[in-house]
Parts: sequence; structure tokens; C-alpha cells
Amino acid sequence: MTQRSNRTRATIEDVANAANVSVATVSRALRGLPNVAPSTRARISEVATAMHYRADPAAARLAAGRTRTIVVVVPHLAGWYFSTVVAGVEAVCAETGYDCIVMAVGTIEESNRLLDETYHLERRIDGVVLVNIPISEAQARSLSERGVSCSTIGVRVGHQPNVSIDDVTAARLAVDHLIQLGHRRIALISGQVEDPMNFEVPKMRHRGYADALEAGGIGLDDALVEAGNFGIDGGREAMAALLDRPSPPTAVFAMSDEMAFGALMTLQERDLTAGRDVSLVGIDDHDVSRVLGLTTVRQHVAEQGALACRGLMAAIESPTAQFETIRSPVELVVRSTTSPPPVAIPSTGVQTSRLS
Amino acid sequence: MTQRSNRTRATIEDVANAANVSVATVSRALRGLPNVAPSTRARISEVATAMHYRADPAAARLAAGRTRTIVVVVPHLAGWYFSTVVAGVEAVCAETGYDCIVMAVGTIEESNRLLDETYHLERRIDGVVLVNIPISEAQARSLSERGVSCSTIGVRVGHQPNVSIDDVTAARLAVDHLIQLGHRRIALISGQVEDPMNFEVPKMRHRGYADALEAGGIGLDDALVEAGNFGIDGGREAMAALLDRPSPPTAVFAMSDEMAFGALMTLQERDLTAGRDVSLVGIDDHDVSRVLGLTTVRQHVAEQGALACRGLMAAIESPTAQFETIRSPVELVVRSTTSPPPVAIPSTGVQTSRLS
DNA sequence: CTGAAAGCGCTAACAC
DNA sequence: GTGTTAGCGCTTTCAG
Repeated sequence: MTQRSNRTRATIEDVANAANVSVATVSRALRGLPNVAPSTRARISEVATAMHYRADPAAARLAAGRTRTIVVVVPHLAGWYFSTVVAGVEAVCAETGYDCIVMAVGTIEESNRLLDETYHLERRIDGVVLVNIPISEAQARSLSERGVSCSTIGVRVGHQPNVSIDDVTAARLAVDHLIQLGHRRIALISGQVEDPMNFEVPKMRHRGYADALEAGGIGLDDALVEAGNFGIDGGREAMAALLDRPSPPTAVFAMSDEMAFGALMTLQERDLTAGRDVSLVGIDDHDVSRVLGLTTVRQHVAEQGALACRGLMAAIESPTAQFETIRSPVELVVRSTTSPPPVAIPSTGVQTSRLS
Repeated sequence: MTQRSNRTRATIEDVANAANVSVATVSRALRGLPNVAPSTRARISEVATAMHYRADPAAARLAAGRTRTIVVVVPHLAGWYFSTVVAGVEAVCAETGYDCIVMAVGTIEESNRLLDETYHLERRIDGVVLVNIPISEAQARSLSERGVSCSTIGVRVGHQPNVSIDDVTAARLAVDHLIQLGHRRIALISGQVEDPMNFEVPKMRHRGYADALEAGGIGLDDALVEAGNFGIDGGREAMAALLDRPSPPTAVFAMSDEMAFGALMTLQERDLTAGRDVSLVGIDDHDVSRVLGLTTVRQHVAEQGALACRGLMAAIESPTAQFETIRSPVELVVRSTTSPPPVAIPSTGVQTSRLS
């Protein structure tokens, strides 16, 4: 008797013995491969479930070369945007039976190390979804040469699966809204100027801002652009700098809701009210934006993660396939931080505040 | 010549040949095991790096039985609290070279399925960190019988590594603050009444609330307790219900910042100002709390994740070890949503609002 | 439709 | 200190 049932996990051999077939047949049967008699298959799967048998992942990976594991790479895990993307990715993984590893690469150096030394990834994962991680064509090639499929959110590379919003349009939506309200001095709180992560995203949003102004017949003014680094503190400082200008803006467009939150803090500190003294619009529709009444351009972040993950799975199935980029929709959500500019008293030149 | 360098990843054998040693020696050398001559070790690691050699994880796992992979289980991935915990866990994994799989179990059923059918986990991961996931002694035993170590955040089980805050104290901190300001009608926005996830956490925080009131000589009033389900919408509805009471509270303690955010929305909708008309305090110190000026009890969430992960790693090293629970500190952060109760005009019985 | 057998690439005794 | 060898548990030709 091969009865080694002393607390050890059942192996494929145990199942084979119990079902009176060979291990090969068990393997085929359980993986749904053809050439197994229905009756045999039924018996095997019955025995297998009774024994709580599951193929040892390591053994299966070693033999088959596929890991059924992907990794999702993000700049940080804790922010609203990235954690929401990860949630979307994980949901699809759970559904498809993939393991979902997370990796945070805080700096461009870390990210490049990961993407250059792709042999770290080889045979370890089937694919990777890159969330706003800059990747060169060479790096993408290096990945696929090592059998690692790749899907991106944000910047596109090659013909890999990709999902992104139209950042130019998103920004235009925001700034057009401001212009329609009557604003002319519209500031921009941008991502980073030095782009440490080399995002395309801030560039495109900047373009949307510029396009909108141009279309509105408003000249660009460098004094109305401040970097906010996509964080609350950055937004706060940027807004402070903007308000300290000789002629401050009546409205500001922040490239992300979190930066807009920071801007809101500055406004409060100065006893200014958003939507009355200064208008403010962001991008994202962060969970908390509705609490703050922030006007913003909504994007569907979890869905983007899910779509990117499905794309990755498709790429894993057919590594040579070409993929079209998927455009995720955006929409303006008007709340209370935007309104027409405060009425000036142009002819007299007397400022409201001096009237008292 | 065993020159099979045609795009195939280098194996341990390739390294062995190149370094003129046996595979066993390569294995020892590269893993820092003893009994390798320093010179040999140096040569091997040189050759190995030159060849970009990395042990195939699947093969290593199969042979050694250890996966160097853990999973972190959370109710959802996208919330502030959980994503911040995951960030802490991931950071430690990155540092120690573990792969960090994430799993979201939205319901108690899912979570129990995972913990009951532990054979799913066996040989797949070395350990699991459970973030506010209820686990029974039996489930914990079942895990360890299958060689899966376990570390928890929140509820403790057995002598597994655990980190948690003192929830009773956290709640007391919040409510004592309110009492010291002079409030007597202090409401509670609780987690869930039916506890679908069976958290200890809301129970303990409820106790802290009750303790504080008792210590302040204030009687409990069931009409001042509403469930908010730990979400923004829940908090919003709870606050609305509270304000609709015949005699509404002058202050409310929400068990989490997100519920407090929802409460804030309700206040705004009714043109009430937090910190003037009603005082409000939460627990967490969510990223956005400072933007809203929310008084809260801060906890250090990422650190909790990191500590729990280190605990897990220790448990993996020595599976039979007993661990003391780690208490993560909390602190009251006073901002602008709390202040003394609005002055009543008790003797006349005339309400302030009628004076106009 | 099923079985035998040869690996997958590594680790861990055990010899030397 | 170093090499030999027997697996780890599965997948996958190749026969039959």
C-alpha cells in the first residue's frame, strides 16, 4: 500500500493510484485536456476533490514553464489612484486564478533596474502590468524575449496591451469648464517639472491646458504654472506660490485631485473659499472629492486596472498578438469648487477689499 | 561543449561548468551556506553575475519546499487603511526578497473559504498576513499544520505574531477629548451592528466610547448610536439619522475617518459647520483628514503592516515560536472639527436661532 | 484513450 | 571543502 497519508499533501501519484490510472491521465483529466474518456475524467476529478488534491504550483511551473502569476508594478501602493488600480487588477486575477504579486518602485532608478534586469523576472512570472511606469522599447523587447508579457496603463509601448485616458481631453474638459465660467487667469498645478518618473501624463495634461487656453483666446503665462508633484503637500505649496503672485489667478486647474486637496488647504489657511474667491478643478474623482465638493474630471480607475489585466492575460495567451490601446472614458463632474470669477469693479480700479 | 547559450536562461549547471565546480558547490556558494572556500565562492559569484544567473524560483521551491512568497489578505484593496497596510507589508517583502501576493476577500464567506480550504495555500506560500480578517483557532491550526505561517493585524489568534492598536484606548482618547470640551450628548457612528466581518475592532471602540462616557458621568443613550459600515456613505447616513433625532448630539465620534468624512458631508448639506455647530472626531488620521481639518486619533498604519510582515518572517523562520502582540501607538490629533458645544441659553429656553 | 519514462532546475544528504 | 546522486511533483513526448 502506498498509504503515505500521514499529514502529507496528496500528490498526483496518490490520485492516480486511487483512481487506478496513470499520473499522465490524471494530469490530462484535471487540466481539461482532450483524450480522456468522460467516465475516466469524472472518476478522477471525484477522487481528486475527495483527496483535496491540488497540483503543486512549483512542480507544475517547473515542468510546464508557466507560473500563472503576474506582477503589478506601481510607483507607490498607498495612494488612492494606484491602490484603486491594483484593486482592479487583483479582481481579474482572482477571477482567472492567477496569483497577483505587487511591487512598488518608488524611483525611476528602481523601475529601470527592474526593467533592465529582466532576467529577475524570467520564469518567475508570466507577465507584468505596468501602472504609469516609463518603459522603453528596448526594455519591452527584453521582457518579451524572456517570455514575460507586458501590459501598461498610461504610456503605451509597442503593441502591448494598454489602457489610458485621453489626458489632453481630460485637461481640456477641466479648463474649458473654467473658461466657460468666465475665467481668464487660469493657473495650472502641474505634476513635476523635472519629471523624475518621466511621465507622459503631465505632459499631455499640460497640453490640454494650453490647448484650452488657446482655444479660448487666452495667452499662456508661465507665472501661472506651478509644480505640485501629484501630492497633497505639493498642491498646497503650489497654490500658495500662485496666490503670492502679483496678479493671482481666479481659477486653478490641478492635474490631480490630491494636488487639488492641497490647494484647498492653502485656500482655507488664507480664509479664501473655493468656488467663491478662487475656482478649483482637479482630475480623478478621488473617493473624498465629493466630500470636499471638488469639481473634477472623473476617470474610472479600477476599471482601467481590470482592463489592463485582461489585456495582459490575452497577451500571455498569444504573445505575438498586437493590441490596440483602450481608451478609458472621462467626464466632468461639476461640484462646488467652481463658479464664475468674483465680480471685479473694472472702471473705477478700486479693489473690493478697500471699500470697507 | 555544453554550450546551449541560445537565448536560454543560464542554469546552475552552466554556472558550475563555467566555474569548474559542481552544481552543489554553486548552490552552496550562492546561498551563502558554509563550507565553501572563500576563493571558490568569489569565483562562482563572479561567474554567476556575469551570466546573469538566478536560481529558477520554481525549481528552488520544488526542491527546498520553501516558496519565499507570502500573501497579504485584506477585505478590500482600495481603501486608505488597507492599501496603506499593504504598502507597509510590501516594503518589508521587497527588503527581504519575498514575493508579496495580494488577495482581497470582500465577504466573510470568501475569507472563510480561504482559511478553511487551506490546502489551497499549502506549498504555494510560506505565510500569510491577515489584515482585519477574522480567523478561528481551528483555522489557524489548520494553516500551521499545512506549513503556512500566519501573522495578523487586528484580532489576535493563538500565539501568532500580531500587531494592533489598543482600540479601547483609541476610542477613549477621542471621546474624552469631546467630554473635556464640555460635550454631554456625544453620539457614536459605529462600524456595523450586524458585524458581517465579525470584527473585534468595532466592539472594542464601542467599549472605549462607553467607558469614556461612564467615566465622565454620562449615561449611555442608544438613540445616539448609528452604524456607518466604515464607509463614507455609511457615515453620511448615520450623521443624518443622528441629526434627525428629537434631541441631536452636540458631538459625534466616528470609528473611522472615512465615516467622519461622510458625516462632514451631511453637515455641509444642512449648512452646519463642524467644530462650531457640531463637533466631530474620527480614528485613523487618513491622508485627507488634515485637508478637512478633522480632529482624529492617529494610528500608524504602514508601520503596522511592516511590523506584521516582519513578525511573519520571524514565524516562518521558527514556526513553533510564540509571539507577544505588538501594540502600535495612537495619538489624539486636534484640528478644527472639535470645539466646546454651542452655548445654549438654558434659563430662558429661547433658542439662539429664534433671536433674530 | 491511456501509460511509461524522460526531464524541468534545483536542493540536500551523503560520500570523499 | 567539494562532488555525486537521489529526489521534489508535475508535464509532456512517444508508444501502444
